[in-house]
Amino acid sequence: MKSKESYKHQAPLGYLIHEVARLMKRRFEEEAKSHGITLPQWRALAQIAINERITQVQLAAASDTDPMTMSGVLDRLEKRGLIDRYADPTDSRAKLARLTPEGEEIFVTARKVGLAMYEAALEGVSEDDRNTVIAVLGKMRGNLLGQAAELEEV
Amino acid sequence: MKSKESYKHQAPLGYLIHEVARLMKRRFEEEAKSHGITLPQWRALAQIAINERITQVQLAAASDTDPMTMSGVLDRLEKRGLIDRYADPTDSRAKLARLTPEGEEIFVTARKVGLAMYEAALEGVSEDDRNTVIAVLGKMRGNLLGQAAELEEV
DNA sequence: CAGATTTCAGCTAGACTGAGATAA
DNA sequence: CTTATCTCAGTCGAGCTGAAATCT
Repeated sequence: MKSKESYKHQAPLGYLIHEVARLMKRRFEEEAKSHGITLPQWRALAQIAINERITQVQLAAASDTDPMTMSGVLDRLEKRGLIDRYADPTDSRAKLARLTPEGEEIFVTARKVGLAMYEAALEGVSEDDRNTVIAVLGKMRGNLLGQAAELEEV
Repeated sequence: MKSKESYKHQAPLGYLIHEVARLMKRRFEEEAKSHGITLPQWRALAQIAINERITQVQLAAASDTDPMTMSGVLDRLEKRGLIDRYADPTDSRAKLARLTPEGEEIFVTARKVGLAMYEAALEGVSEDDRNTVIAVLGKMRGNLLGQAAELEEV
């Protein structure tokens, strides 16, 4: 608490992060909507595209949700013909998912839109500042994960 | 593409922001759950606490949602006795909301938890770096808002 | 046997749309 | 008359829980 300036920095960082995250989410949702899918569906699509052989349990973990919810998301993606589910040849309990050609097409578009949006959002920000932000957010993530782990140990 | 290291810096900022925002949201949700409320309810509670005379339309805008959704959120808050709705004396169409003593109590707790969480998340981050992050995120918010405005002009 | 994977059934809060009542 | 505020009704995707079937 050295100067009046410090007051301005007490809460706004939390709000800012949420607001920026929300704005980006909004932009993605608008884009997703024009393809007839939702944001969770888009995320699942991206995970499937990146990981060839991924089970629904792993997909759920990657999307920070639970297997039952992911099952519903995949149901809708499959119904729209964007993915294809098939039994894991090495474990017949598990099902794997892969993109259909149409799903692949939407994923490629999504990736372009996403990269363009990040670049536009970062317009006018220097390379050094970007790196600082990445470092700080990485540190914050570590702190938050560490705390979550502590809570579970109790 | 100079080294394998560069791969790590292509997209991560977007992911990082989402992940940090999500982790903070999770922590808040856990806390809110122990009070029997949800995160949107908590946000509405905070807005009501900060703004004495606020209509539901304004509340919806502040929480980045629509009036109908806010109506439902306030229904649940009122049913749990955390807020109190009454007609605006200067406009009998509008309803204003205010905290009950129990609502006030939860708000005070929420505020403490929130500040403690931000401080914990920022542990080990220098004052300079915090300021840089705040500046960059502010810039990003401006960029994103500017783009959204452009889209609406079409 | 225990443990993992998916799905069924049911519930809830939230997001959204359209329409209506009421008042500015 | 037009506009603003709230609410009713209905639909939807999502998150969650408990339970079951199937397989490792």
